Amino acid sequence: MKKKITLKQIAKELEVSISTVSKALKNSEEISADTKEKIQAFAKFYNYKPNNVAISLKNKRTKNIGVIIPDIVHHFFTTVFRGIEQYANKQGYNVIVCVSDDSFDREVINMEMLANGSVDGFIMSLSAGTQRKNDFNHLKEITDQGIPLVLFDRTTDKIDCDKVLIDDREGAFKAVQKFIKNGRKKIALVTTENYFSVSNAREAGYREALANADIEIDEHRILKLPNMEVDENAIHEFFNSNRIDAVLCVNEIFAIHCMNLVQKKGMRIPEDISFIGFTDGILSKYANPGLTAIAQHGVEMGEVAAKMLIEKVEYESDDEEEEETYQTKIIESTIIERGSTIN
Amino acid sequence: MKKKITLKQIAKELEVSISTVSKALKNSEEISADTKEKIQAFAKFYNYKPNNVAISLKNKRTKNIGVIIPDIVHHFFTTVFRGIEQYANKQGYNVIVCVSDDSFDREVINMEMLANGSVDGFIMSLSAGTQRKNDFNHLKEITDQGIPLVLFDRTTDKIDCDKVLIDDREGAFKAVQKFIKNGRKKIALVTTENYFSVSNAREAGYREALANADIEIDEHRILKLPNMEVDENAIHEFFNSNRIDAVLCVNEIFAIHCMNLVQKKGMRIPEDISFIGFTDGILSKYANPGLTAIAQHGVEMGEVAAKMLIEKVEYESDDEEEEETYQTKIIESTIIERGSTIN
DNA sequence: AGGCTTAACGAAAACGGTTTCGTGTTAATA
DNA sequence: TATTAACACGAAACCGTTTTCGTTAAGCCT
Repeated sequence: MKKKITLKQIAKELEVSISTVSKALKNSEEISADTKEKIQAFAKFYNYKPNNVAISLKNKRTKNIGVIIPDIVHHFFTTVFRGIEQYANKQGYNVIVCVSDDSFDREVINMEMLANGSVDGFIMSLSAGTQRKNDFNHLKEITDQGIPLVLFDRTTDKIDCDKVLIDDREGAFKAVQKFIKNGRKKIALVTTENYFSVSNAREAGYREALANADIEIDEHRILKLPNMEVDENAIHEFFNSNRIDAVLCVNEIFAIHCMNLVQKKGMRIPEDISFIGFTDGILSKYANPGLTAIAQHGVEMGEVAAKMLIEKVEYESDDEEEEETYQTKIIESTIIERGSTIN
Repeated sequence: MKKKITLKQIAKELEVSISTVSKALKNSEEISADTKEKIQAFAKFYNYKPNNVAISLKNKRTKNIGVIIPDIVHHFFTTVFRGIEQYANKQGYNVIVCVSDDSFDREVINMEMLANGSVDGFIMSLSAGTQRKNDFNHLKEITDQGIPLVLFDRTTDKIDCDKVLIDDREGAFKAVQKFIKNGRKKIALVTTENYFSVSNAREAGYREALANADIEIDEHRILKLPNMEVDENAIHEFFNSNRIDAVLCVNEIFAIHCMNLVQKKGMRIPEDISFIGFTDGILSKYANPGLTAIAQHGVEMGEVAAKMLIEKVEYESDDEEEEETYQTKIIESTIIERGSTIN
C-alpha cells in the first residue's frame, strides 16, 4: 500500500525546499531546467497529484456544487441532474447530491451540511414540504452569505436568485390548443392539489387556452387527485359522470392510469378520446398507444442551471462588491407526438 | 452580505487566542465558565460553523464518498443511488456522483478527479467500456493507495475489494422455474450480447433451470439484441419463426417491446404467452398487463454498499496495517407477480 | 518565604498546498 | 575592483482548524 506522496516528502527526498518543488511542478521560470527536470521526473515516478482539499482551503473554492432535489428516483429530476452533472464536469466541477425527500427538515439539514465550505454554490428544486410551509429562511441565509444559488422548476419568488423555469403554462396551453385544433371540445384536466407551483401554472395554461377558444370551462372536467397513490375509483367516477373527448394530465402516471381505464371501458385512443401528458418520460414512450407528451427538456434545463451557477461562482471570486443581478430563464417545452393524439 | 466568520475573527474580536476559542466552542474543561459563555454566545450570535474544508485537511477525512455509475437516467442505478445516499447521509457523509456514461475514459477521469483527496472511498458499477476493455488498472491504483472501494452489480473478479451482487443467475432460475410450474415448455430468452456479466449470469440461470427440468435447450429460442435501440424486425422475425409460450427478458424495455408486439399479433398475455422481465421498474408496474418482474431491491443494495464502504473507511483510519479482508454480499431478488403470468 | 499544585489561557505545530518576498551566488558592467 | 543585475532557490505567511505543550499567576502548604 503506497499512500499518496506530498510536496513535503518530495522536498525532503530531493533535498530542496517545498517552495522549489511547488514551483518546479508548475514549470515556473524561477527554477533552473536541471532542477525542474529532476523534480518533475521524481514526481511523475511517484505519481504525485496535489491534494484537492489543501487547494480548496488555499483558494477558498472547492470546485464542488451542491444539488438538492426532492427525489432522485424520478425521471424528470434525474434528467435535470444529468444536465447539471454533464456541464459541471466539463468545467471541472464535481457535484454533491442530496435528496430532500420532499421534506422541509431534510432540505434544511442538507443545506447546512453543505453550506460550511463543502460547495461553492447550490442548485435546487424546492421540496413539497418547503412549498407547503412557505418558509425560505434557509435559502435566505445562503444568499445572504453571498453563496450563489440557482432554483429550478419548483421555485419561489420570495427569494432573489437565478432561476430556471419550464413554461408550464405555455406547455399546457399548447397541448389544449392542439386538442382544439383536432376538433375536441370536451377537454378534461387531471391534476394534483394546488401545492405545487407547477400544477398551478399548468392549470392556468389549460384555462387560458379554453378561454382563448371561447370554450366554456366546465369545472366538473377538472379532476384533482390528492397524491400520487392514484385512486382508481375517483378516476372511474370521473370518466363515468363526464363526457370527455380529450384529457390533459399533469404527469405520466395519471395519464397512464386514465388511458388504461378508458381502454378497459371500450373507448379507443385516439379516435374516441385523446391524451396528452406532462413530462416526456419513459412511460410515455412505451405506453400503448404511445402517449403524446409535453417534453420538459430536463437535460437542457440542468445545463442552463449549471452554467448560470458556475458563472456566478467564478465571477464572485473575482469581484467582491458589485450590483447583484439575477435572471430567470425559461426552457421551452415541446410536444412530442405519439399515438394518443391525432396528428 | 455577511460572510462566514472564522475562529481567528472571533479571537481577535474577543481578544483571546484562537486556541481558546476553539476549546471554548468544544466546551473544553480547560476554559473557565465565564470565558466559555462569552465565546459561545458570540459564536452563536454570528452563527459560527467550522469550515468543513479545514477540518477535512486536518483530519485527512472528507466525509465524502464518491459514486461512479454508468448512467443516472436509469431506474436501477437511481434506485441504488438512493440507498447509498440515504445511508451515507444518516452517517454524516455526503455523496459525490459522477456518471461514466458507459465510457472507459470517463470512468478513469472521474476516478482521478475524486481520488486526490476529494472522497474517502468509492462505490461504483463498471461502465460497459471498462467491461469490454477488460482493463482495471484505475481500480487497482485506488485500492493500492488504500482507498476503500465497493463494487456493485457490474463488477470484476480481477480486483480484490468488497462487492455487492444481485443473484442474477438465481433470479433467472426462479423465473424460468415459475414458467415451468405453470406448464410452459417453450421458454424463450431475450437478452443482450454478452458484454455484461449480468446478462451472462441471467442466461446461465435460464439454461440451468431448463436443464434442471430436463427441457432441451433450443438455441433458436435465445434472442440476442446488440444494444438498447430495439430492432423491431429482429423481434418480429424471432416470434414468427419460433413457437414460444413464455419469455424471459433481461430488461424491461425488451419485455415491453415484445409484449406490445405479440399482442398486436393477436396473442393473449398471459393465456397464450407469459412474460417475466428483469428489474422491477416503472415500466413493469404500468405495463398493460402489468409485467411480472424480478425485483432487484436497488435501495437495499445501495444501503449495503454504503454500509460496507463506510465501515472500511472508518476502520482504516483507526488501524494502519492489518490483514485486508473483503466480502461479497448477495442481494436476493424476488419475483413481483403481475398480470403477465398466471399466478 | 519558598516551593508546590492547579486553573486558565496562549504559542506553535500540523494538515498540504501556493505565493510573496527575501537572500546568496555568480557574472556582467562601470 | 567595486557595483549591480540576474538567477536560483529558500523562508515564511496564509487558508481555518485541532491539539499538544508550554507559561503565567494565584493559592496552598510547610
